[in-house]
Amino acid sequence: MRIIRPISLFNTLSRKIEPIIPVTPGEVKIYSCGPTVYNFAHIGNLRTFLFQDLLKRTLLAAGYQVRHCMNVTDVEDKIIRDSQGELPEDATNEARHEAMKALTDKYTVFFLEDLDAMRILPPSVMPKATDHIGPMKDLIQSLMDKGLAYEREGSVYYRIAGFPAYGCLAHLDREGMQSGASVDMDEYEKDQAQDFVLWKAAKPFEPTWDSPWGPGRPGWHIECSAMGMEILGDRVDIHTGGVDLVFPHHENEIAQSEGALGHPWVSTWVHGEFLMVEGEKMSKSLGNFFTLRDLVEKGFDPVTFRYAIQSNHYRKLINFSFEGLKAADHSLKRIRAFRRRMEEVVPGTWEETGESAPRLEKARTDFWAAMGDDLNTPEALAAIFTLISDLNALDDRVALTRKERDAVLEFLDETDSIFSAWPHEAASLDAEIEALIAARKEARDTKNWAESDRLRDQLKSMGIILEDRKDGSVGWRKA
RNA sequence: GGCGCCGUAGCCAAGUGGUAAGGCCGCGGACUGCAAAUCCGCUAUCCAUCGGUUCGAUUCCGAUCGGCGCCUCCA
Repeated sequence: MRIIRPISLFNTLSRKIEPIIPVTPGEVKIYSCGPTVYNFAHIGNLRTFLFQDLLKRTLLAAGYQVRHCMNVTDVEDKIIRDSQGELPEDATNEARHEAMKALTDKYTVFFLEDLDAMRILPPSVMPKATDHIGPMKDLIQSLMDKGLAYEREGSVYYRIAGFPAYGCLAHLDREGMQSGASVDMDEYEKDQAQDFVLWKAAKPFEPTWDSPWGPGRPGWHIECSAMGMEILGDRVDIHTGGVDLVFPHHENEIAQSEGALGHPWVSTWVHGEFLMVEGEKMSKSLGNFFTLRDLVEKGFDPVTFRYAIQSNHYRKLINFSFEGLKAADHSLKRIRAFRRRMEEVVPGTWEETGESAPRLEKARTDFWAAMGDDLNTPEALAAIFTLISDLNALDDRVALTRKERDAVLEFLDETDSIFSAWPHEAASLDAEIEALIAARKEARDTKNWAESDRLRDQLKSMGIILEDRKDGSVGWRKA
């Protein structure tokens, strides 16, 4: 029988940590707000996707099946702004759609490359908004039929007043919203300033779709409700996104979906915190952002970035720094070195001391208690590091047996299925390097230190670092 | 104005009503032909400040100071 470990998460709706109890036992349905593909994602954006991957991998490792839907927003104000500039004023609607698609296809590819580089598992389904305009129009129509939406001059708006629960996610009341700083007063045709747009009437020089309300395009919020319900159904277990989406995006999704369904749609809303730079929110307008490519240019592995992010709790603000990345790199090396030590072939056989098993069991228990408690990664990692210290010291005193090492490796694999940062590394080298290592060993055996050091330096310049061991054997690793 | 979050060693960071996990850096040591790498050991009488509750508070309550977020662009 498959073991399913309990996982609890902080639910923005209740502001409490609650156990995840999927509607379909054993299978968790997750909807994640994905990227708007008009530019490279910056590492602040990527933190959110890393958090979603952490959640998904934790559920998988805990024994659940996961059906994960992440949308790609490929029609939106900034996309239109950046894609239509080259077109003549009299361009056809078809040409405008093509220009928009060219831009979004390009950045979708870059986005997928980023996910891959950070070892983020691909979503089960990745719907593009422009492929689901039909269901969006249907949902809007259904809301109009229920009196929750109204048409004005070719646009359709959601009637907040008709949905009493509005504000439940962001914990805002109507009065709080009214004193908000930036209600768009240009939208004079709306019944209430807070009513939000479901369908935007066509404006000049924009790509449009036909609709019962005339040509136009969907509002931003409707795509997630429509695609989420179409792909995952009427009951979704977990919906994720960055904290900034709590209001208005997710609040509006609730109004749309639950307004149409007449019952709760999402059980648990989970939000990841921001990445800061020098104490300020990372954003394109401030110019204080980095892309994953920037980090790679500075010599950092995307997986190091992954680890740096995941070694902090997902609901805590992180102040990004290259010093922090370097520290992450060093602590990652410690885990990887331990893994190599456990993988080493140990000659001979001897009795087990029986001391490693209880430590390993404690580490596993502590690890899962931490992960199950709202993905407490700092504490989960502490369990791993404690095990590493304990077993290194134990192995120094009395060498662990093959069986003990294998049990430890199983735990490292289990935890790596979540963190994806300390995998087994295949020990294969090309013949030239093998020959250099052999030549250097021979020089060393004959105490030809000058030649030995020269070969060692040569290998180093080729990215291979040698490790001389106590028993006279020579190990290596990539720089 | 409304709704929230945060302040723990040089840096990052977890945590609990009963007396401070873990990582990085640093220092000392082991190993080594020398290195590198690795390993071992050490490193907060104290958890922003001031009060209160309590047998006991870093942990609960209140106030103060400081930092931050959201209140219809936003991961």
